[in-house]
Amino acid sequence: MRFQCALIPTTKEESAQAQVLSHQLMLRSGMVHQLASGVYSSLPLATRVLRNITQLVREQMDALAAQEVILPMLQPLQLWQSSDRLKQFGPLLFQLHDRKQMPFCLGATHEEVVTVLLRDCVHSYRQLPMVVYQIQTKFRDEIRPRFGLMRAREFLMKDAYSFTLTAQETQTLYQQIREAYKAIFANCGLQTVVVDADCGDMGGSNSQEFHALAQSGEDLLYFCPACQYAANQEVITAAPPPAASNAADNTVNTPCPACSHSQLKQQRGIEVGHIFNLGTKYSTALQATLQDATGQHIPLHMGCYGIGVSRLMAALMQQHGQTGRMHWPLRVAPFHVQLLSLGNDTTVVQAANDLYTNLTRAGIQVLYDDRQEQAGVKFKDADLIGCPLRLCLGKRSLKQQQVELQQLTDEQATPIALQQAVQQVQQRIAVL
RNA sequence: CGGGGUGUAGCUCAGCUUGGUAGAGCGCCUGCUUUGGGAGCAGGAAGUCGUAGGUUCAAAUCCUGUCACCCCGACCA
Repeated sequence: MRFQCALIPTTKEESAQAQVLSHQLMLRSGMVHQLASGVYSSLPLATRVLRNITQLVREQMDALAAQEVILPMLQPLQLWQSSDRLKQFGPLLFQLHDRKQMPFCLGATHEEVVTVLLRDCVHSYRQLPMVVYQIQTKFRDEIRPRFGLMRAREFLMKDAYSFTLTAQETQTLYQQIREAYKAIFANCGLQTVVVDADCGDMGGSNSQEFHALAQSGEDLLYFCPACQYAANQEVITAAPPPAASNAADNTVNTPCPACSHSQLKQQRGIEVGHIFNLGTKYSTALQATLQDATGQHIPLHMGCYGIGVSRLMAALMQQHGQTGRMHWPLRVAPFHVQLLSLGNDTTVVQAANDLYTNLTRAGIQVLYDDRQEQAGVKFKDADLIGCPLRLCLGKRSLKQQQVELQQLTDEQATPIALQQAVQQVQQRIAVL
């Protein structure tokens, strides 16, 4: 992509709207544009990152033989009455009416819809277990949207639903999907921890959350240094107030509920995923039953599994960014390489054009900064955008038939032969 | 919904206390000079001062209502 005509409105100054690093970075690097509170347009850079993340999601889900579907965003409100969730969930729903005054809502989550789908379309227990998933925009009229994409009213979510005949099978799938989720986050380059969590309005017997540890996280988490225990504050009955923590090592004097160790470690996290064992709550309410081998009518056992895709992107920026600087992990990066032509000397421009063509032909994703800008401007924008590799071509290096290659993890760029640039970049990409 | 804050040019903001009819920096357009970490000079375009009403000869400025956005709490992926 050529920068000159790209929709990448970077800004030199910080936005007055954003207080949090990820939000500030995505505004300054021209990734998103705010339309209303908690409502954002995703510009080309963000769209590419989201596409990469969802690709990694699909890889893992498809490996589990989960089937991708697209469920309606427009849902009859009646459905939420049937599952008896309208009372708790109602205020969170964006509600609307069709021309006949039939009440609808925009999809905030899809348990009802998917349960009805399976009820109507799966007719034998022999078709189970079945896992379906989708990657789609969700709508929630949050009490307080904030921090950009961290808590938006319209956001991209991946939600999966599993259906089995027995609780045991659901438990097995739950474990498998938990492992798949760990792999997804790891592949994205996001460091996460798994903690026990509250089921909330979703219902069900047990649930766990995936958190990206970050100071700006909205959740308070507790970890036992002596055993595996890890939980969200909301499920710890005698959770101490946040202020009770010892600032030096973040420990609190609360016995571990699991092993009775006398202290717990306290950290903040961003919830990027949440998995639930739903039991038969929805299948019972919506009559999704099947006959088992003995002829008995059994309500299906369900699990549901969410990943906040757009929030995940924000969490990545929180973990891999600094003020004015981002460093994308290769697999989610908007481009592999940012190529900067320095100076407007015609020979440089020509050489950079050629290099861009060659890189692109080799299948390398390149953001080519072909603007007639000062070198400093291009460097600063490249820092903001954070492609893992950077190529700089100026008069100086061109004289030696060279171009400078820098991996953002390296302090300095190294000159390489212009002729070998494509090959060298490919090698770097291979090991990243 | 409670508490706090902000709305003036594309962006960041000054002007408001003490009313007299709109400013700066950055960005944008034109020209010349520059050109390896956000350039210089000259010229130019751009704002019904969030919005509605009120006070006044006169309102960005004072008063009242209202809307939007941000931050703190409850909610969530």
